[in-house]
Amino acid sequence: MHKSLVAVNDSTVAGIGRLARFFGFSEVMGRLYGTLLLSPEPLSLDDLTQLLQISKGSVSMNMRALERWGMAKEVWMRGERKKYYEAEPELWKVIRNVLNGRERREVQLALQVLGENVARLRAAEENLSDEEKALAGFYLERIDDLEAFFKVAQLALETVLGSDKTLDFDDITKIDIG
Amino acid sequence: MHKSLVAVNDSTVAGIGRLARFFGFSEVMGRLYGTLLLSPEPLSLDDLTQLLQISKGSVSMNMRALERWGMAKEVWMRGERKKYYEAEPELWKVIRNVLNGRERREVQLALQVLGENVARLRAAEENLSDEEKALAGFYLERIDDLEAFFKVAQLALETVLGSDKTLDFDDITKIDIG
DNA sequence: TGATTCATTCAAAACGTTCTGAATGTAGGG
DNA sequence: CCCTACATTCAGAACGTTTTGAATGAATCA
Repeated sequence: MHKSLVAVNDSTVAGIGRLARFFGFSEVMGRLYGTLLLSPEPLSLDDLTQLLQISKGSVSMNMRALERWGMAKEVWMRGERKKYYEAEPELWKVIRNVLNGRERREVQLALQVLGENVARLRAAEENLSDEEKALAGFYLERIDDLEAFFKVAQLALETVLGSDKTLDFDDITKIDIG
Repeated sequence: MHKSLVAVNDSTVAGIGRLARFFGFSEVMGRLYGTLLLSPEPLSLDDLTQLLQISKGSVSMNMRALERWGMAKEVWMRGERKKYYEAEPELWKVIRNVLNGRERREVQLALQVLGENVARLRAAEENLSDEEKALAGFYLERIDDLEAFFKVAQLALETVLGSDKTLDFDDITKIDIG
């Protein structure tokens, strides 16, 4: 294999590993995904163990995580008993899965907590001293701000997730701010 | 202090701590920010040490991190020798700082790595065997996909960062996908 | 069925990250 | 100039997370 092809592979796989970490996944997951993405053929667990020089156990567990996120899928190779995987190459699908499974839950949880606290404050209102009422009012202001923010985030998420199409350059430039 | 006010404070601070962790910061940073956000008065390092029951050292270091991210700022209290902090309450400012300082760098780095690898492939092209040429072509396809994705991300970031206004509901609904 | 090949699991180890608290640094007041 | 009140630093401890590798499980083949 030519030196430069190896270098490109290494560098790209490392870069994707870094991105995975940045996005809150483990670096190994990213490297596995990157390795699969740059392989014209599906790879077995053993292939990955050997290519990335990590243990069998780690490959097995991280590949299952990748599968759960829809970032890789198993491929049946006829005549083979090994499991083979290939990367999901459509990045927008991957992003959509992540947004849908993780960011969405987090935003919903945040809104739920904030809503509960607003309810608690309203329920307690009449039993508060004047000083406490002032503080409760202050809390409400701040919590309202947080809620407003997360509702925008929720709407943005749902806008992206609601479309079954791919975002492209033209779409983004149509975002109209103020 | 009324029980429910304490409960609301605890719950909100914990929720913001969780979000901080989700966004790639330490949980303590989030709790400090949340505590300041729910305080009508600026708080000293000692106040925070006592309220969150964590060490002086941790408060000092995490508050400086919050300052660097523009999430809190020092407030001079006349007649006081202590340092007092207050939270930056404008969430869009906070988001903008984070997007500008962290996500932006990460996207740029990704694009740089990808660009370098495209260049390496083009430079090596003539020295490759037929089989290697095929693989190089495959790499180029995949790297192009990644580049396209990150260029969209970059544009989206710059669209949000370019505006000095606050995003609101109406703006988001104007996002036109496909 | 037994031998073989491969995948999965999980306890222990390795590792990285964050916290603590004592030591150190710094500035104001007397 | 020293004392006091505070902030900062940093080595070591504590903690959580990820990896390893041996044991186990499952499936195929002869």
